[in-house]
Amino acid sequence: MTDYATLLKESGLKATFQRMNMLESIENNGHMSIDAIYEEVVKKHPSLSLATVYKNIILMVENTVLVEVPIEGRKIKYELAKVDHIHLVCTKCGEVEDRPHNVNADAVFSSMTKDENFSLSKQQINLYGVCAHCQEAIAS
Amino acid sequence: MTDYATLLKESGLKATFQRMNMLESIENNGHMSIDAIYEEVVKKHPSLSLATVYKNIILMVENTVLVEVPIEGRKIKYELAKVDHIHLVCTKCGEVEDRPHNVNADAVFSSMTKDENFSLSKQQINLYGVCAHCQEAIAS
DNA sequence: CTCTGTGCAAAGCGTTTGCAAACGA
DNA sequence: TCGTTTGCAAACGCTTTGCACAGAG
Repeated sequence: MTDYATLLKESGLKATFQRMNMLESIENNGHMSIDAIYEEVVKKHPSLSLATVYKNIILMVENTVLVEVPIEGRKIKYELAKVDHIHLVCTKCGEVEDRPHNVNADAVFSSMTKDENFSLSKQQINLYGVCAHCQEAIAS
Repeated sequence: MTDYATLLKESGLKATFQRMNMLESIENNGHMSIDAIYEEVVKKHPSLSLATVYKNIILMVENTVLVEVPIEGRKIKYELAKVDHIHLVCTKCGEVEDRPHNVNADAVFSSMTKDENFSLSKQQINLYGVCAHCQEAIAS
């Protein structure tokens, strides 16, 4: 549970009902597309406009409250900004799960990029496959 | 230099002038967006239609001749299908470079996913930072 | 010769923009 | 109160579709 009002204000954004509910939905679901966010927040706030969601996504990404998660063959999803981690992406259901970013891998990439004068700022690792849940569904 | 005609036929697609030129452009540039591909191929084939490029991209991705490369904050790029590798993405100029996929990292991810019954099929690793070329440009 | 692929123009949709009213601080 | 944010509706631009013609095998 995060204090969204504080998070927003520290990022220089006003803590509106719409923004706090967007953040809450995203945190509860982990990773969401624009329209999934809209669908969920509009339940609590029927007059919500899709345009507002778009505007706020752009603002919150610019202010690094949110991070874009690009996934092969799917709509872009968004997650709360946090330390680098690995995404397990299910190619069946599209769900994304977080896993801690392995320290060994981190060292490998850091030294690799240092060798060639590439100033590394972010590692984005997506592992695609079929999640345990979907494997069961297929087996049955 | 690849034999695009054979590559296409083996994938069950006819070897048209448009498709071969698309593949040639993509291979020469490494990674390209839809409109960059169109801009380059239309030079050799002025009557080319954007719709043809779209249709062929979809077909060639379905037949795994091409692979989608999703990048944070940029338009989707496409590359020729090849073994897993790492993308160095420059956040300044947007250029993408390939690097061999480290064997150690590979082992780490394989065992990690095996532990939890996630059937891993593809690793996608993007490292974001500023390339050597853009660092110079900033310094001067 | 047959079936696939191409080009064009129109349709479709997701996203962005401008503006007046509402709201947060 | 003042500047920011919201909601609406229109505009925009990328992507897709349908169809007649051209081209590959």
